[in-house]
Amino acid sequence: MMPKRLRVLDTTGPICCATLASGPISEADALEIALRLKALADPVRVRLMSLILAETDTGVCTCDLAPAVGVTEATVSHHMKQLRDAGLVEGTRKGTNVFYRPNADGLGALCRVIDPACC
Amino acid sequence: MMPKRLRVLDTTGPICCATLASGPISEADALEIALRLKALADPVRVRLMSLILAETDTGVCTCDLAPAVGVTEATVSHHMKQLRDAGLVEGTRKGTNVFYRPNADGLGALCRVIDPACC
DNA sequence: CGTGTCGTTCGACGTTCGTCAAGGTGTCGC
DNA sequence: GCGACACCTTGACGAACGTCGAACGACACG
Repeated sequence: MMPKRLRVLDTTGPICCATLASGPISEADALEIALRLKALADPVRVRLMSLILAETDTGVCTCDLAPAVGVTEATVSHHMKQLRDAGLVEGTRKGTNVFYRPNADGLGALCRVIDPACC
Repeated sequence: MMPKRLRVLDTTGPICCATLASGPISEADALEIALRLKALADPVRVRLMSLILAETDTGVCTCDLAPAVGVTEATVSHHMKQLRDAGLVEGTRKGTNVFYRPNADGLGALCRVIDPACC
């Protein structure tokens, strides 16, 4: 259901920016871009992302995120799955805890696709 | 219901980028950012945006957009309202037609808020 | 092994969203 | 004024979403 790879956003080279601004895009590409945007288009997920971006070195676990945003751990886990599927964060297990870290490439790629004034 | 002004995104000065990456953000700011992102987090709206970005000089009217993306004019109008409320496009009436043009500031601001590698 | 903790998945609920057909508003030309 | 046209609004419907409690799986420690 959720594509693992995104051609548009996986590119690390020539395509780069202006993907949106450089003429009409295909229906499939639009869907993939929308999926990545939708992953971040929720107040709770925006806050989760900001919390994770603030602790890039140690990482943040679910049990810390839940009280910080005021929702259940189950709900946090649900949101983290979406952010993970979109390639915006990465989670690594250490013991019983799972520590989440931001994926700078994912955020940067999203931004490059959107920004008309990039390159 | 939909706030007209967004403090985070309206700033044209010092705050600039790294809004997401520079520590935890407030619940209200997260909501406003999410609203802007949600405005673009739809395949049809992404395609509409790319079509509008491709014709910045002349502008594009609803009657041209509808067949281009394969939905009803009513649906296009519904989507354009969301893009307009989010400050991503501007519509000006000329005769019976309404020509839509991109609002570069809106897109740029959104990008600046998201991108952790901006400044 | 058994217990406890952390995390995810499942089922269910209410809400929001995208879409269209139908009707309404505004504008132009005759 | 009166059609004709472009656009917007409304109402309705199905699909997707966010949230929670509960059940399940993974892991550490006695």
